[in-house]
Amino acid sequence: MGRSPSCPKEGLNKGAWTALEDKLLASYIKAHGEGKWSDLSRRAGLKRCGKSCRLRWLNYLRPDIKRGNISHDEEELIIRLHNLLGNRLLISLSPSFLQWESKLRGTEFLTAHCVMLCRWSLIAGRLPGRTDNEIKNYWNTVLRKRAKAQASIGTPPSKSTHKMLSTESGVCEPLRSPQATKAKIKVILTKATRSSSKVRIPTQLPAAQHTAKLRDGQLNSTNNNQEMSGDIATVEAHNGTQVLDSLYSDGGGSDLLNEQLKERDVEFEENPMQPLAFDEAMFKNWTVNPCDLNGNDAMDFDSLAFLLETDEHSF
DNA sequence: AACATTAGCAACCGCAACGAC
DNA sequence: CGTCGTTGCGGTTGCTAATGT
Repeated sequence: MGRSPSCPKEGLNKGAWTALEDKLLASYIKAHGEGKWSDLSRRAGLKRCGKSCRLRWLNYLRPDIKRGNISHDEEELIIRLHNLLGNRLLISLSPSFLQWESKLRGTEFLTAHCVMLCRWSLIAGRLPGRTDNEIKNYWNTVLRKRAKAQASIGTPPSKSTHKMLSTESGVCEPLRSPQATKAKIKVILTKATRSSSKVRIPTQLPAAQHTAKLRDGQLNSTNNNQEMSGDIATVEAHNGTQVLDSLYSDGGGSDLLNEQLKERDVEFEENPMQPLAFDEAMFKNWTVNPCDLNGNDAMDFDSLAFLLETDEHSF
């Protein structure tokens, strides 16, 4: 069974839009407005799937689209916003959970669960006339390259560049703070998730046999959400997005986070290899208050505005 | 001038959230 | 409450123009 595809493969045009198609779409939307895209494409006489029409309108045909060179101011804003919202969103999980997962992984000391989530749409929203696609392309072609080039020169990392950048391998190699260098750190990138930024935490420990399999390496446990059985707790983050800067950054307000984490994780960090008893209290702490988002770990956008103001954002 | 390589960008794809029924 | 269609998002692909050899 399964849902019928929203964009049937047959009978529809694909690829570059023609001037005629553009005209048809633009004039139809001008007359009737946006929305109901699949229906719209049919009524406009376009042999395009609704998604394609929507994309074409939003990224190209919309009258308020500003096309052409990204100005210096815009570029600076993109960099700042990417620093704030970009590729290295870290969700801090309960230390209990992290200890438990670290234990499963053997010697690895897992200090944070990293969720790849770059909010191109949010960034674009701050740049009138620019689309998320345009910002994304600009970042991927121009700015990322520039950042890479600067990194290869070997310039000492500034406060802002001394933050985690995603690597080609897909594994975040967080730059380490003095606290973090004590033990091997591996931060796992999960698949990008959508903007609602609900953090999903398993509320039950895996079954015993499952745990054993994980320990024996029979299961790849990089994504605990999918592979652990049990209910899922959902935590809605502030303002739709829970933003924590790199836990290992030395810059600006991240020190604040480091302090908080150091305080919470201090026992474990001092002796990361010690046997970890996942006792009832830890389990309770984890399940009842998985991320402590309302507590000290949480930072809202007001707090992060501070980061933007203090960050040197030199790429 | 011809071919190869690179860069930039439009469009596609898959997934997840949301809302109507 | 579950199903299904719609919408929105971000990563990826592939085409084309520009540049290099």
